Amino acid sequence: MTFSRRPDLSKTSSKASSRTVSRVRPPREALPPRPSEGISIAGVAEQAGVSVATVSRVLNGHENVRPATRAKVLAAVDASGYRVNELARNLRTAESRLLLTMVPDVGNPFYAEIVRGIDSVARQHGYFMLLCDTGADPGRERSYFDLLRRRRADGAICLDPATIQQALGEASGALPWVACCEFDPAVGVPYVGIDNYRAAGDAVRHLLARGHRRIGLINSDVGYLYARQRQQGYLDALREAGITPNENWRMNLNSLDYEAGASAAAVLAQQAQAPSAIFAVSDTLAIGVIHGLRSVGKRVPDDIAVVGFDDISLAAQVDPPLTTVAQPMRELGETAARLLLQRLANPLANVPGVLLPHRLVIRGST
Amino acid sequence: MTFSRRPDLSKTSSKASSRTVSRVRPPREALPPRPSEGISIAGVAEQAGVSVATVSRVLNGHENVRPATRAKVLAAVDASGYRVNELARNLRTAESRLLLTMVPDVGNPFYAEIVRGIDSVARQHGYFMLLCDTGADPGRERSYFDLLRRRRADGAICLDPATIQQALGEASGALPWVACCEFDPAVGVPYVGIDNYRAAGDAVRHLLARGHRRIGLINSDVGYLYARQRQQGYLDALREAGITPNENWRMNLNSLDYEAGASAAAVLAQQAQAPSAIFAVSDTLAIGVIHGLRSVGKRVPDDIAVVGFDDISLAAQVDPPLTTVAQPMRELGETAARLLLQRLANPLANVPGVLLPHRLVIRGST
DNA sequence: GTGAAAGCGCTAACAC
DNA sequence: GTGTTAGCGCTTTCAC
Repeated sequence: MTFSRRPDLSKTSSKASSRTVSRVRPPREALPPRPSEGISIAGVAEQAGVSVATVSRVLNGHENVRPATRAKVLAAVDASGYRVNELARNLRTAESRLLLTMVPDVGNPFYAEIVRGIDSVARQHGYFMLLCDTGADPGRERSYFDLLRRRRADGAICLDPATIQQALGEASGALPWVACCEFDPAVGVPYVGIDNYRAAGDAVRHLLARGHRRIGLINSDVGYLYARQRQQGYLDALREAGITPNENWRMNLNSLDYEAGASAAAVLAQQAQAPSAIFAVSDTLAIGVIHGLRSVGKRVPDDIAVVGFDDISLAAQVDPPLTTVAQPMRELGETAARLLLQRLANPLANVPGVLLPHRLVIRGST
Repeated sequence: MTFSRRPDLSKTSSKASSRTVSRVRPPREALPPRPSEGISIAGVAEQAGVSVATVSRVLNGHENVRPATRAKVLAAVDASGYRVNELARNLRTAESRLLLTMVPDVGNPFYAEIVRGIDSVARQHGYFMLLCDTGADPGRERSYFDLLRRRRADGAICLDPATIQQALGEASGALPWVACCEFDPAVGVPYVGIDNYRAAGDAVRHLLARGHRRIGLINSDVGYLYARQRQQGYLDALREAGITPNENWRMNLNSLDYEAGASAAAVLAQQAQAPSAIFAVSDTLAIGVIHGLRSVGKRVPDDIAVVGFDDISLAAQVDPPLTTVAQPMRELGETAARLLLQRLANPLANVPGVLLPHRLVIRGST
């Protein structure tokens, strides 16, 4: 196999098994003497007066079982309240039927709809989706990919830029995962997302059309590809309009929280020569921006116009309603899930990268 | 065992295996010929020149292994890139080390912080948390509890009122789960939450102290205990102040979405005799209410004051900032996780119900 | 159409 | 300290 040559960091950790989760199991506190609760397939077989093989066939919907036999088995199943032990089944079939979805922050509403899209497709195909909040913590990110290596999940969909960057660096290319929203086309990992460059350009061109020439950018960390792409879209759109971008109107944040947007906006607006419009690369940021502007006495859009990105459901509810670049969130999730399923079904086929269309939604904030 | 006597509904479903997920496995589409990829513990043992038992001991951090031997094993592990197959381990130990968390809607920010609390405690104890969005869909709710019955998870924390109601009805009392936020003290399921009756009373008393006497209530479905408790708190607080509650100022919604709050508020505000204050039982609703009021030309708080419930991070960001009843979200999650872990460690001990303190946060909306 | 038996990869007695 | 071995509960040849 082609997994990482350097399975984990435990060698370098001093304390015995404090951080070595990926190789040495954490000591379990007083293992309960779990009585082998529940009936097994053998019990059902006995009750039904057939062999375990027959029970298994019925359970798995095989055709070659006489109806009368099938009925006997089903009756025994109902009578005993038997539930298949999937741990055993999965060991035997070497699949867990679990899909991981890694997001940097479940609290960011942008991810909720994407997650729903993934979940619905997964469910349709007999998989459960396991949602993981990486919290942008490298340790957690790593541990989730380890879930894959240790066969607790069959595949993963990653929405966390930080995780993706890291994952691309390591030899995780052989792992069954796909990237969603954040990705690098140059690497061989299947992905789905939007054209961030064009989308950002569209936002800026909208502002230009409204007569703005002093346009600020509140971006996230340019370590992320989407941040670089949106920034480039912003810069190029300005230059195409004959405007030289002003460095003082550009900020890079390491958070997408409302608060981060609010304080950044306050800084931007209180400069001597303040921008007349602000493009924030996320709706959460933009909503914070509106709040921040108001807190320093600026009116939106009269004093300063604001454009966001994502079109979360909240965007239409704030005051003023937010102009924003809509991403097809549900479709992004659905597509990501389908790509992953495709890759799982055929590990060799090279799954394509997919770009979905975005849309500018004009509301009251511009 | 004492699971449900009526394991599932498959008997009553007409189509062969369409809805019989809980007993008959969905047909898998073209099972990939998974080559037994990866090295097993036997391979490591061979490479290290020891027995599988020794490898297992090293992997599980047992003490009785000579340092030299341990080093040999660790070297073989690193060289081979071996990862333990948890499917096998879990089958053997009869535990999955997975905890389920069921929420009705991952998009509702109220749950995000609770989920983080759960996750952090779970993680500290060597468990992974699996987040499930029930979407208030009975089929999905049921399928998640089935995950427990089928041993794919060791325990569950349920935040979905609808699921809890249903779960209490069925004979799922023997399953290892706890209720969080929504619960019924009368039933024997461990729970953690707040005193909804007092909290709602506090909100209303705050409005009364501000001089309001026409106070409306935007509630969710009274099928939920928390909704009934908050309603009762609202009613009693009014009566204690000598006010006869006006039925026209009370609405019950079957959604907590922003939109639902917005349209309800519009209805309430446009009555002949409109309330001068509105208490909404969730911040998402309250934020929608503010938007809805504005859309019909009402100013907050000048024309109508608004109080929410939960204190999600967004509450401080909207305009005007929302007065609300803060729930200790992180602690709710942490406590729920601890209760579950406790129950898992000792299935017989009767785990208590826990009530955590709430707090009224006064901001600009009142 | 049904049963017997092998074995998935691991842990934990039990020997030595 | 270390090795041998018996399962955990299931699916799946291979016989019959």
